[in-house]
Amino acid sequence: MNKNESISGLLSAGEHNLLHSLSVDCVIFGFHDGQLKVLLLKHRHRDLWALPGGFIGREEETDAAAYRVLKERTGLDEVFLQQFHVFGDPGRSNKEFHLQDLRKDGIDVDEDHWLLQRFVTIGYYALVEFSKVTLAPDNISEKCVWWDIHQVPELILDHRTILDRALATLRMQLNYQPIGYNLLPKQFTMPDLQKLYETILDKKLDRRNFQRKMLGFRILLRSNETKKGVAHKAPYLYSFDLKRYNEALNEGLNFGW
Amino acid sequence: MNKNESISGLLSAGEHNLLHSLSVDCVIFGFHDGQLKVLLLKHRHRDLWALPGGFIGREEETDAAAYRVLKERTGLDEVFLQQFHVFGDPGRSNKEFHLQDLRKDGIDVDEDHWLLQRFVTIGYYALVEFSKVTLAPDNISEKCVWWDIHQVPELILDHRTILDRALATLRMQLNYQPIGYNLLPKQFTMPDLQKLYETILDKKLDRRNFQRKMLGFRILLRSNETKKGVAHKAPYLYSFDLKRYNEALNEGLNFGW
DNA sequence: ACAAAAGTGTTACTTTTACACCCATGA
DNA sequence: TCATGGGTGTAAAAGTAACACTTTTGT
Repeated sequence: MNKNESISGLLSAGEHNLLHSLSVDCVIFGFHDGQLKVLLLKHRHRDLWALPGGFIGREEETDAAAYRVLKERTGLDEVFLQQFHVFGDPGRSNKEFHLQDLRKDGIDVDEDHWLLQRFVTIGYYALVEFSKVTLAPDNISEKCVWWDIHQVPELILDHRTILDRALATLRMQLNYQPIGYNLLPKQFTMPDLQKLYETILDKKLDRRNFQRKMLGFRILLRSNETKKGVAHKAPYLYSFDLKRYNEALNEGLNFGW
Repeated sequence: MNKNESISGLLSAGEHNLLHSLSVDCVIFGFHDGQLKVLLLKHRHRDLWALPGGFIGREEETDAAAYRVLKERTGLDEVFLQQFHVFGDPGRSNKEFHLQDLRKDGIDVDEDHWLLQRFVTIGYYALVEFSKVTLAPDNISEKCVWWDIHQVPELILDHRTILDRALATLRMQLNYQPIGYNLLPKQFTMPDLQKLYETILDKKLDRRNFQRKMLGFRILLRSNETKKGVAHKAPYLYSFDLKRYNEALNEGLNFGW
């Protein structure tokens, strides 16, 4: 199926199969080479990029729609995925913008077609293990690429706002939730974990204090093995104690009152 | 306009003027008599209660819709109001439930009427100053009443879940945001503020430590006046330093990393 | 043997907790 | 004058921050 067939199919099938005026957009974070990355789709006509997003089936749970999008782009399920904000400004979608694109596709639609109406979108953010991801663009995009969070190109519509808010939420959650499972491989070293935190927070942390604090959460299991083949003292390998990790996810880490 | 005219009007006007499949529900908290209260509407036919909610205009911002609901029920604007979660389970609304109600109203609608379709709802929670509120039920409800959070009656659909989640969010936010402006009168005493925290958290706090911590946030202004007419030592009156209060709202209070 | 990076420990400082005494007011 | 509740202080405990030395490994 080529792009135009996909779009035409969506336009007609969506009339009855999809919720109108509500969509999901996913900010998918990965971690690689000491960089926090985000997954973006190249627009088919414009020199602009977009967050992976999608529509919601008439009888589909909103979370399920977000999982579906995530799975389609990355091949992954069972990842951390959480809604973080609804973007409900009526000006956020832009009828003219979509009309131009459709004209370039050679598709003619009515001014009041459902696709052109105002859409409220639910923002989700996901944390995924970079090495496990198999990228796949959606039907209407040119390609699907990881971008360093510091080098994000120009995005369509309000996607930049959505991305910024996701990042702010992620940084916030670091304060009271454990992070790392789903972003790191099964086994990792303490410096790996620290780098992840430093990357998300964009801030250097003290190695020794970081270790103590992390171990204090009691969500880590230290293996007897060490990382091999490094030109200096080999760090221990850790994994998450999933039972405790999930407890910490539910109960929070640093509660104040 | 009586209830039936209201409902009929909604049914037809909503066809074009409202977003379908998306609504807002508001958990409106107030504080009075040392109790945390929530505003509920009595169902017109059933021995059940509901959160104040509403539909979203075709070109209305979602936040504006929530503000509108809040204003209509309480007479207030300029209050703290924040979205906290989207409830997107397709099973959350119940076609049969609404159909029964409409039959009792003597209104006949088609099975596929927009009002009967699945609705995703955005949960908002508000903090309001109890004494300033003028209660007004909506067009389709019998009455509008404050309920102690510990005595909440049975609610329709998934409104209990929404309420619980709002309360959990509020408790969470106490950890990193100042709370009190919008829930307390302009001037209040330290014991008043403490009682508010204790009520929200459902937990006793140490008087002296509470005071020190609160003052440490530097969001309070102490007046030279004291509360009059109390049968013991008169407590000082405080007000919020709005500039600092708002800074604290934006930046957070207890940041961890 | 050396450079690079990891492991570990100690001390000062800050924050939190627990607790006690004095003071002002209306009854 | 006394009971009630509010203002304030202090010492111990816990947690955080800053910092240094030793260990391991590949080159």
